[in-house]
Amino acid sequence: MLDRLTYVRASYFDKGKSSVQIAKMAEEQVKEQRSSYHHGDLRGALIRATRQLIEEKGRDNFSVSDACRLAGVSTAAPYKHFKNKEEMVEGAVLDAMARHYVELQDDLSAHEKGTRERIIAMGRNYVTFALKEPGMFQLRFANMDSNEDDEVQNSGKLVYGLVQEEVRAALGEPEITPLVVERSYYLWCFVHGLSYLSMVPQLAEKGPEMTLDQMLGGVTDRILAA
Amino acid sequence: MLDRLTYVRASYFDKGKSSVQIAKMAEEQVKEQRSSYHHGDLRGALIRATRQLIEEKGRDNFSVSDACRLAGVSTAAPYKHFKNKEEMVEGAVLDAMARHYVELQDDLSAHEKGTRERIIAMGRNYVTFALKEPGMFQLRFANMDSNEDDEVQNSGKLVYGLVQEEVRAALGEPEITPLVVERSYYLWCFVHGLSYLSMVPQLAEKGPEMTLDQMLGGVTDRILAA
DNA sequence: TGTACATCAGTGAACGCGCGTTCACTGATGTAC
DNA sequence: TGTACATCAGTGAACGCGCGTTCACTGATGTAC
Repeated sequence: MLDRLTYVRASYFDKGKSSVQIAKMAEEQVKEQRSSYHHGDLRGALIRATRQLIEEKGRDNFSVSDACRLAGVSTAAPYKHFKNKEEMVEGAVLDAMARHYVELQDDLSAHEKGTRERIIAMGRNYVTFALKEPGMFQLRFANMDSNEDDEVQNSGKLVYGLVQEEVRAALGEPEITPLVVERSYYLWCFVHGLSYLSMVPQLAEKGPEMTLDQMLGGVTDRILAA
Repeated sequence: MLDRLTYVRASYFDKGKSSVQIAKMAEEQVKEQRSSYHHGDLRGALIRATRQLIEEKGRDNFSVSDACRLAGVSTAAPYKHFKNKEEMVEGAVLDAMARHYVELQDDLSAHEKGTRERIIAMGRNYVTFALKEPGMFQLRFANMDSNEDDEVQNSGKLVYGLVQEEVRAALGEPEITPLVVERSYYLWCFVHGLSYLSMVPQLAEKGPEMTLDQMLGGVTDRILAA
């Protein structure tokens, strides 16, 4: 379980890491040295580098060049796997979402359908994602204006469907009624806001001295109350 | 009052506006032509240009050069008023916060202290800020890692103090007890999350067919319930 | 098992670009007398 | 009221930089025979 101490996140890396420093990071990091001209899994390696750099230096300071340096590859290489920078970042976000979806399934399988604990587990998964990969979490919700029916959005809809279904069961409603829509949205708003505030230590410290589960439980009970 | 239709925000400007287009915007916009070598209120003009461009083109696409074009001034001019790009953006954010703080005071003066309506008014002010100036709203919470005791942060603390005091009164507590801290934070999380979701039409449409005030009222009642 | 060949992942050099910032300057303004 | 002068807001040209992306290429790999 994620307790309150987790809110004080490991201190950020320096934002202004230079190319030289990134080259050094790359050296240290390549334990499985590339043995041949071909990489084997460059797409995966670039996605991991993209995620790492965005988390460490922030989305504003991320560049394709840095990702190449970190992956130990020429700056032209990514274009064999991604159309452009935007698709490379989107690849990293989708990867993060997929990983967390797997974790969600694990979390959910531990609880009976329609239980309070199952709803809390979903909230915990959400906030945990935000804390573990704040950069990916924020990018997931950024630039949603542009892409009409992209993969990120569809994946989000899928998960929110699970939330509504869970709230429906908890409220004992026969279908997705206006009541279910309302209460599900309240819960989403709360968990979404909690995620954002939790990501910033100076804001998170305004919260009560309670564990994440206690907060989620308290709010869930109140929101689902008749 | 802000009703549900407001959620479908006026369509964004094109993100990829060119320098030429910005120059044209500038021409059209300068109604009060600059009459002399000196500007009169360049600092203010740059802040307004910064806000406008960030709202229209997004923070990622904002540049000092564009702001200068829009203000009709050379690219060196801003450095007589701001140390660098970062301080210029921060100036715009602080300006937005100050304007909305004034509006908050107006909203609050319409309701008795310690009433449900006063808490709802605060929430409405918060969400309205996010919808009217999403760029400024998001920047207000971005980059909070760097500046330890900056003006943005202090201003935020001030307002949250008002919230806690209001919740204290509504709960009938003698002081800022753990209960007050807890419930205030729940409300903040909800309103913060509602703000973020409301800014993105595709997410906002997942919400119930209710007005903002109805949602705020529903949640406030539940969170403050014994 | 060995050879010829097609494929295509990764190279490295180069590109044009717009950016943030600096610099010595210019000229309008306000003030002291 | 008029003049001399200090101030400093705004100029315009220039800078170095790192970026995203393209290009003709190279060489490892897998497959057909």
